[in-house]
Parts: sequence; C-alpha cells; structure tokens
Amino acid sequence: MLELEQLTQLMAVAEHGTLSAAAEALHISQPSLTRSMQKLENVLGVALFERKKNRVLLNEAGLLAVEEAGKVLSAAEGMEARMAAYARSLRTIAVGSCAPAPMWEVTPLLSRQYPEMTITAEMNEPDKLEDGLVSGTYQLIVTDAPLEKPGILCQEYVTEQLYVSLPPAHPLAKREAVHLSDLAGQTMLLFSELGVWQRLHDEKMQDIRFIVQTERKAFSDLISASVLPSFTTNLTQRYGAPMNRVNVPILDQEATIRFYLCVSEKHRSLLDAVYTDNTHH
Amino acid sequence: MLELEQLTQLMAVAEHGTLSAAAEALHISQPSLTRSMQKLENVLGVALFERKKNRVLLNEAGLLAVEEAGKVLSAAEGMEARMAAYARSLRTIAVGSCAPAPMWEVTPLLSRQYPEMTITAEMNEPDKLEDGLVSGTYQLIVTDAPLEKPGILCQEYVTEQLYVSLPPAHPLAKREAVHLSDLAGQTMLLFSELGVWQRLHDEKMQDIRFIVQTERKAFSDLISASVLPSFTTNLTQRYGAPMNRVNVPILDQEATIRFYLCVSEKHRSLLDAVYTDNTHH
DNA sequence: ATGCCTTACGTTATACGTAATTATT
DNA sequence: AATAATTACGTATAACGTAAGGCAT
Repeated sequence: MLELEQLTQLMAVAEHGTLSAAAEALHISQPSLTRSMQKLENVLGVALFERKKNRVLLNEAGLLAVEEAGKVLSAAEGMEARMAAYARSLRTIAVGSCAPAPMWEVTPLLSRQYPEMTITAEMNEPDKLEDGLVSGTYQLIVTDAPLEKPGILCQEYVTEQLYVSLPPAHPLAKREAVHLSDLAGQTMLLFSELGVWQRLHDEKMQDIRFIVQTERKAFSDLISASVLPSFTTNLTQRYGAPMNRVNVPILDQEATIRFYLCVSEKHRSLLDAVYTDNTHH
Repeated sequence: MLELEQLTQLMAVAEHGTLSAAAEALHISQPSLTRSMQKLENVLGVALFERKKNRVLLNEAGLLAVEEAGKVLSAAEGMEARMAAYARSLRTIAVGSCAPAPMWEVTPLLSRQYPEMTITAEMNEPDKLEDGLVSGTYQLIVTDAPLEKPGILCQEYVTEQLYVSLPPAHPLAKREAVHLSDLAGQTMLLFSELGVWQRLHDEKMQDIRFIVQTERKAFSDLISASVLPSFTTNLTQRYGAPMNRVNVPILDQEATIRFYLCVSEKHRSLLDAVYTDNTHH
C-alpha cells in the first residue's frame, strides 16, 4: 500500500538531488531510503528514477509523482492541522464579552475551575457574540441583554454601575450622586475599549471633552497624576482602586448595565463554575 | 506518522459501525483494528471514539476525521490513478490516422515489432492528429501531407490508389481506366469511415448515389451478393479481395493519396520499425 | 581517492493473530 | 448465550543500520 512516508521521502529526494543527501536530511540510512524508493516504484508500478550507476535522476514519471505527492501530502497535512485545531479547541474555553469588566471577572474564575484548559477572552459586538456562541467560536458569552434561544442557557450575572471618579477637591466631589448632565463641560480621562459602554459615550456625553488613553498602565498612571475626573465602576474598583479619589454614583438609567452569561446547553457546567466560584467574593 | 491505511480503516469503521464488522471487511482481526485506531488517535492527538464498554461510537472529532480522511484518501487514489495511467501510457503506442487503410497496415507491424506494447489506433482529423502528436496523445500519426515541424520527423509512407470494383458484366469493367465523371448516375456501395477520402466523396461524387454501410462484415457480404459497383484501393485489396470483381483504376488526381508517417524525435525508432517490417511485403 | 548507489546480512522492533478478560444486550 | 471491545502474549514478518561491493567522477 502507498505510504505517506514514502511520499515525504520522495519529495526529500527531489529536493536534495541525491539519495545520500535526502537520507541524511531524513535521518535515515541511504540503504533504507534506496529500499523505500524501490518499494514506492513497485507500489506505483512505474520507475520513478533513471538509474545511472552512481546516481539517481527523476524521470518523467518521477516528476509527475513528486507533483502528485505534494498534493497528497498537503491534504494529509491539512487533515492533521484541522484535527490539531479541533483538539486544541477541546482544551480551550473561549469567552466573548460585550464589555471589559465582566470579562475580567469571568476568565480567572474559569481558569481556577478548569486548570487544564486554556481560557481565551475577547470583546466583540453583541451580534457577533450570539453568532459565535451558536457556531462554537465562543463557549461562554457575556451580553447586556438576556438571550432567549432554544439550546442556549442564559442567566443574569452582575450589574455594573458607573461612577465619576473625582479628586476630593473637585466641586462635584461632595455630591451624593450626579447625573451625566452635571458633567457637561468637564474634561475627563477615558480608557478606550468600552464595549457596550461606547453607546453611552456616543449618545449622552457629547458635552464632555475626553482625553483617551488606550494602554491600561498609562491610564492608571494618568489618573494618579492628574486631577481630571474619570469614570470607574463597581467592577473596576475591585482591581486596584486609585488613591485619593472620591467615587460618586451616576444616577442616569444608562449608567447601570446588567450583564448576562450565556452558554449552549452542552456547556451548562460553565455557568455553574462561574456562579460557584463567584460566591467567594 | 499518519498512515493512509489507518485512514482507510477509519472509514471502514465509520461505514460498518462496529470494529468487528469493519475488521471482518478489512480481513484483519478485531484486536488489530482496535490497536490501529488507538494509534490513529495518538497520532492525531484526539479521541475519535466515544468508548462504551461494548461499543465504539464516533464522536465529533471522529466525524471530522472521517471527513478529512475522505479528502486525503481521494487525493491518494487520484495520485495512484494518474501514475497508473502514466505507466500504462508507457506501454502503449497510440496511432492516429487520417484514413483507415494505412492504419490497418501500421498497427500489425508495430505490434509485431513491440510485442510487449499495447497498440491503439484511431482515425482523427488532420489538425487533431498534429496536436495529438505534439501533446503526446499519439506517438505515431498517418497524415496525407508532410509535416514540417521542429522536433517532428516525417517520412513518406504509402500511396493509396482508388479503384472501382465492378462485376465483370458491368459496362465499365472492360475499361483500362476510368474517371470519376464516368461513374455519374451509378448507385454504389460505400463503406463509411472514410477519413480524408470523405473530402473526395463530398466534392467529386455528387452525381453518384450511395448505399452506405457502417459494418465491415456486412459490407463485405453486400459486395459479394450484389452487382453494384463499389470502391477499393491498392491497400484494401491486401485484406481479402472480393471474388468475381474487376478493379479499374480511377485516373483523377484526387483518387491517389500519398500518406506520411510522423513521429516526435524521441520516438524515431517507431519509424524504423514500420519501414523495416514493411519490406517483408 | 572520494562519493554515491545497491545488495547482503544480522538484529531489532513492530505488527499480527490467538487467547483471555470484561462488559453489554 | 452471543456479541463486542480491550488487553495480554507469543510469533513471524519486515524494516532498520552496518558492512560490503561496484562504479563513476
């Protein structure tokens, strides 16, 4: 029977020009390669080489065989690659989220519950999240609205509440609460990658000037160093709240978002994992 | 390393549903197949089966693997088929001819000279013959005009002379020779598959009525049984000339065709073979 | 003299089938 | 009981590397 190994060897011979060189490249002995190529010729029923006493040269059939071998081997490599990708996916939990903070919450919980699994997380638009969950690109998604769909489980997760983070000397710092309208005319620091919060920014904050920072560390440094107001939320505060800041809640309805976790039924256990572990907080 | 045999076995398992049935179909023992599939799982790095105590079922990875295996195997089968076709072509001399008689001459000569080769012969149009010779579809062609082309050898072969074959009682039977115009108004028997002779038929025989026969044996029988005139040539007469017939040569220039043999340079020996053997006649 | 291919030879590894084991229908 | 899968075991095949031979550059 035709062996893939023989085809690999044939290609090596074609590449290196001599059996000796190919054998060395393949880490086998010359005689072994000689025999293997003879066998291949038998299997295919054609001589692939023109045999001079001291040299083998690919003949027309040999060149054809090399070409064909390339096709077969790339099909085989494709198979191996796709199977490997699938195997990897079995060891990976892909999380998709519509906002950053819930994602930061979820991924450590998962990796604690599934230490042997690789956890990947990325933000995406709600539509893409839903599609991705159905198609298997994501095993768990965080949405800002419950998802009612056959085969999909959806549970309320956390509520994120927006605050203005102010230096104590700021005029608004003594307020119990503010509305977004109170912030009109302010210059604020803003971290990018807002996810669904982007909508709030686009629609309700036209009267605010923003200094946008895309790097997390630079953003933290900026906040510590400046007296400009910024935003924070009940969730972001868990991860190193900045010093010397007063957080005043924002009362507008849009400043509070309730997040939901959705999984396909066959990954129900992921939900349990998150909720179980969440109680530790 | 991945083995094509494992893929074949996997497909057999998918097809037959159990290892036992597949093993029987493959003419190997169950344990052997079990081990082979375990090995395949190791190579691919994924479990392909859901193992119940008494049964193996393809899981998702297994189904994917079956699909991929199909692709790989058909690539491999494609390779084997193409190599086999090439191997066969090495054992085949394909003759193309623009007329039947020279073809009948050439093929027996070739098969006597090359007893190990398969000789195929077919009629075709001059253009197709030339293309086929260049592309390697034909190794030898018979044309009605010399072919001057680099890389191609062309030699005069035989001349075919057209005769009217008449019953002795026919008015024209006593003539030394005739012109085609003398045949106007006759009803003649004609064998189809004329090749280049077709042109003569189309252009110079509009005044003749023909009874066309497409089977060689039926045609011979017809000739023996009827008193209708027909055509014959110096070449066809070699193969069983009909009894009680007088053959009168046709003087028109178009009633004589000179044929040429053409081969590519690397098949020069074919020419020698034909000419060498031809002298025996 | 060196490089390259092939054949010969002895060893090792691996791949097979039979038999035994366990579990299911 | 009968069917099915896996594991265990002894054997036989076939694949490897080393060694030897032949030929060409």
